[in-house]
Amino acid sequence: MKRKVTLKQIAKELDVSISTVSKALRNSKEISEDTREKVQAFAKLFNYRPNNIALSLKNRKTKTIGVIIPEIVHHFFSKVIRGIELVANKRGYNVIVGLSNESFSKEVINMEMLANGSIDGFILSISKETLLQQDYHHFIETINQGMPIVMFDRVVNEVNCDKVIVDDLQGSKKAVNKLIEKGCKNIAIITTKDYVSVGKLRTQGYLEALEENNIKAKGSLILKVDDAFVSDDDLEVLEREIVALFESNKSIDGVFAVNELYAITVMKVARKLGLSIPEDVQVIGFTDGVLSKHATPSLTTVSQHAQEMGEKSAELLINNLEIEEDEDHYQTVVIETELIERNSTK
Amino acid sequence: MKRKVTLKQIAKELDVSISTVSKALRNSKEISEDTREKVQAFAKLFNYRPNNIALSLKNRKTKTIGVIIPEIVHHFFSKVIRGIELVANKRGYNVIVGLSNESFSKEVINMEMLANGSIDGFILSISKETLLQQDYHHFIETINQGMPIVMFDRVVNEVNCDKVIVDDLQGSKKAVNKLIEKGCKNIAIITTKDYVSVGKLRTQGYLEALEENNIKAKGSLILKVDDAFVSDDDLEVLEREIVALFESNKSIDGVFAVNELYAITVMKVARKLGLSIPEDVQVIGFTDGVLSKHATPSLTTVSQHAQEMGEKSAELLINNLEIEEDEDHYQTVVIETELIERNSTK
DNA sequence: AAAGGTAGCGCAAACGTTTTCGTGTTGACA
DNA sequence: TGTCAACACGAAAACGTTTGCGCTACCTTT
Repeated sequence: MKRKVTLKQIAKELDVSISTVSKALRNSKEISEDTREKVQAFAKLFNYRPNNIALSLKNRKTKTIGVIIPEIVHHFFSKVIRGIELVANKRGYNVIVGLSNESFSKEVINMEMLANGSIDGFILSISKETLLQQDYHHFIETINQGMPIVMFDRVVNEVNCDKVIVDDLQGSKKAVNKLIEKGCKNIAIITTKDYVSVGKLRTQGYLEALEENNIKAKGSLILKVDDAFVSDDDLEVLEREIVALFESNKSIDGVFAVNELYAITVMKVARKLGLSIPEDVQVIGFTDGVLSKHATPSLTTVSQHAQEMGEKSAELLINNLEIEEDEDHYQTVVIETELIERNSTK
Repeated sequence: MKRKVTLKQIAKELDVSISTVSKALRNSKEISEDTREKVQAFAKLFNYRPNNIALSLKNRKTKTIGVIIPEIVHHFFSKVIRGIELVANKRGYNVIVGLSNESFSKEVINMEMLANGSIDGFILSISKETLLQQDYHHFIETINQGMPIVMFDRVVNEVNCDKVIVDDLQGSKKAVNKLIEKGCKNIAIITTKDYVSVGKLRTQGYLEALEENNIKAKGSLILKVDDAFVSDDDLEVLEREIVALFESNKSIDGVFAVNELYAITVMKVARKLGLSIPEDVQVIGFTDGVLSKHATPSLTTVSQHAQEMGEKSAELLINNLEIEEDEDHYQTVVIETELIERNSTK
């Protein structure tokens, strides 16, 4: 087992000074060709690689990005990470991942763990609990300490930083417009409680689309699910609520669901109730995940271009890190949505 | 914007030495109560936190784990990461993620990037290309430099290290036995080419289960898919092959698929061919992902306990890191599989 | 031969810690 | 008053780099 070799060891071995070794390796012309070759040969032989930690300490930058997300077992978030990783790696950065698990305290702890020198900047999406408590001091303090943050998807006005969001409003309008265009007259929406900003926006898009088409929104067609009670493992509550929705609104012929799990649950329930898709009821979801693609029938959905969000976030952050002219001029990038038509609509 | 405060700054401000500050903060009784309180108050006021990089350099350990996986947009891998993150965080470690994207060179580059001081050890699953080329020198060199590695799921005998694997053989035997028990007489398998070790093992389990039940295996019932041609986005090739399988073997009444995508594709194709599930054909998959749970009918499947694999891997690695008595005594932990019965079997 | 130039190398500081080993001051005691 | 211990603190090294500057030969020039 040969441990990693350092400059000091090379210097000792070759009976020169550390600085000479360093310079030789970086091809400084201060050093004679003789010594340069000798040092480089030795270094190659022992597979010398500069120690990243020492470099980080010296340069006061780690070339590492911290990413905090609420959950990783989730198609959207993992795809964002893939995007971040892609451009981060291309630009010589590493990615260190922290999971908040939708909890405020874990978010805070994770950030504190990373903020003390481990990383150069954050990319994050806010946890639900934090959104609920509306306590954003940890973000603001981090920024005040000179560490840049890029927020994606779940963002918040109270924090002044770069943001990458999906155009939820237009996205859901596209979806609802499509349903209307396909002949739906009674369109229901399955959405979340309003404190989830994206849920709120998608609901708003639904309402606007209806209004622009001179369709009167009916409160009974709006199902706001409290997803504190809906886990991935226990969809019974959700199913019951959807059954109730259909039974008290027999005329529903279109459903817009704000995520794909809700959407395929709608399809499942509808089928149980003897309704066929898309003939009797057309369904559109949000988020183009694996479920949408492989459901039967496959699900028409609004794609958020998650990977692109990740890429864009990483670009924003790294640009911010590398271009010193920090003008406090934060931008908000809006990623366009795309309606992917499959077989759950006519 | 107040930058992070250092020991030096506190020392200067309070007109004491750096060592005094350091000792005061660590409650050394070398320091008088007076100064201790003064220093601690000041530190609290300015929210002093020790610089992780400096500590890493000094202690020659980073308290960070490097994880290299082939793909993150994948239920199994993301669940493993969740497991790793869970125990890593609990034990004060960070997790830094690298994606090989199933490519040998990206795997090597990623490892080199992290091996130079950034992390204390690796947890990884080998990329397909690496498995194909059978070039494992980067793993071996890393280990020789004193950096421990834990491999999970896709492991290889040529590398001597801790391993966490799923009992693929028993898992698929369980599945096939279940099909037999449920009355299937002609059981097909959809598997991968043999260079994917888990595919090979699962095929072997299928064969053994048949043999133990005195059923003669038929080559025509074994479909080895070349997944170089099957991407997530293009399943047409796969579908055609499955159609051909069914058409040339009309008597198929059970299918074991080595992953959930193959399994739900089987169900889709079967339905198209007018076969109903589970009445005409029963299907069992491998990997308990989101597709299995939410497919219609929901899929009976072999769960690999991905999160547990992650947790176990992290425990092995951290134990290895913290217990110095490194006896080169590597272990291979086998995670039991579990058959989750749902509606694709009778 | 004296003056100046240059090639080739080493010293030391700096990044932010922790920790060992002094060192000076005080007080107690003989 | 002299000795010694205890107390409170500081200096310095170490982790592994990079880099500006200084120093010593030697070489060129006049």
